[in-house]
Amino acid sequence: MASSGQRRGDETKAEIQQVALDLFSEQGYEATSLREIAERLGITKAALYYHFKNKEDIVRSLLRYHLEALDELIDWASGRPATPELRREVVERWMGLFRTNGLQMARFMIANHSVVRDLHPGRENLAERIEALFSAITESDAPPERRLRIRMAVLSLNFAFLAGRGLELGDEQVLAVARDAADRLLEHDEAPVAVPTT
Amino acid sequence: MASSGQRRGDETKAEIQQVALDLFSEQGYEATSLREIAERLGITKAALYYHFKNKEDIVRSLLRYHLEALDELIDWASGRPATPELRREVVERWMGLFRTNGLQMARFMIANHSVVRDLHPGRENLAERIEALFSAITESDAPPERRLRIRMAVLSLNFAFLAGRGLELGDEQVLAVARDAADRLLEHDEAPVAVPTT
DNA sequence: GTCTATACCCCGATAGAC
DNA sequence: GTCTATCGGGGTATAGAC
Repeated sequence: MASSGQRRGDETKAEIQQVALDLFSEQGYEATSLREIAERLGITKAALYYHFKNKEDIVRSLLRYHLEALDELIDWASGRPATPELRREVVERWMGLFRTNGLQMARFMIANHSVVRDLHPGRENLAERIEALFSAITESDAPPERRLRIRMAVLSLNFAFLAGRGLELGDEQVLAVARDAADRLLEHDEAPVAVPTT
Repeated sequence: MASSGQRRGDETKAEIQQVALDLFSEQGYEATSLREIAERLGITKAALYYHFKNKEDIVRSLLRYHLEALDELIDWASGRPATPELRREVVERWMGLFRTNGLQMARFMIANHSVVRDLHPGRENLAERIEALFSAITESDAPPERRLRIRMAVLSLNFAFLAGRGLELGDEQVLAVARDAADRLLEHDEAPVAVPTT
């Protein structure tokens, strides 16, 4: 081990991503320095800049795959009418998206949501995409309160992971509670539990 | 204006707190530098160190009053049995606590939750207190899923503010949605909607 | 008691040698 | 593909002007 002169290009890049994901998830993006990442790999700070444009670019690379999957979900949802069924299905697929790409990604995104959200506007902007997803599943005349409830329903998975820190819960259990919470949030407008007719 | 030599001690301290709260809420704690705070007030970075031990100490001072109020809530709740009524009342008081101390504080705490949460252990640790509050309102034999739901219910106000960013919603409207979400989360275990008796 | 000047070390980032 | 050297700016600390 240690620095035996040169290394093997692509492997180093993947190793950087893995170490970065670990450290960012544990300590947070700002609290993790490039030197820390480099030292774990036995290279110097400057070497990181051969593989990535800058620190933020590492985050972008971590998110890339997830964002592509999100784009597909938006496209899929955009082609359909904003019905209760669509909303439930989107919540389900939103959760599936995190399950596929690894739930560590969900933890990472929560722990660093302000960083993740404000990645340079453009192709890789997460906030705008989530906004597009919300739009696709919300009726255009929905009042703000309803919009908020729908947002909370979709984000309930992320909220559950945030609130569940330190609890002895497996990923699937958190997922189950999140799904239940989302259903209850959506119920509010969809299924008039007991219509008092006023 | 500009630096007219000395200023008036206590006033400067309050001004620092106000500017810091504004900037931390807008841009986040890490993204805000001490020089930025100092420049807005026409003083130097070093002057901040006369009024506060360090950057973190500014955050601590911002949270102090809120934490005292939280302590009172914990004391109040700890003396009572963990009933459904207690849980609802605690959710209500939790929200009242933010309303009293200014809802900007709720935004600040959300925007910087990882910083706020990990303030040096000790008298001013927020995470431990919230944990104590959860304990006080949860039956000691509650399974982890139930614990998670109760946590989510209490934190639904903060979640609502997070999810509601950019929506045209007044504070009271967000509060109303949050309260409704909390009720639904608590409903799960309290009111057996339809007992299948199995 | 209130604040400025100055210096320290670590951070992210760049240039250029090997 | 990686290193050394260096840069401006970040938080921190202290000496001392007023």
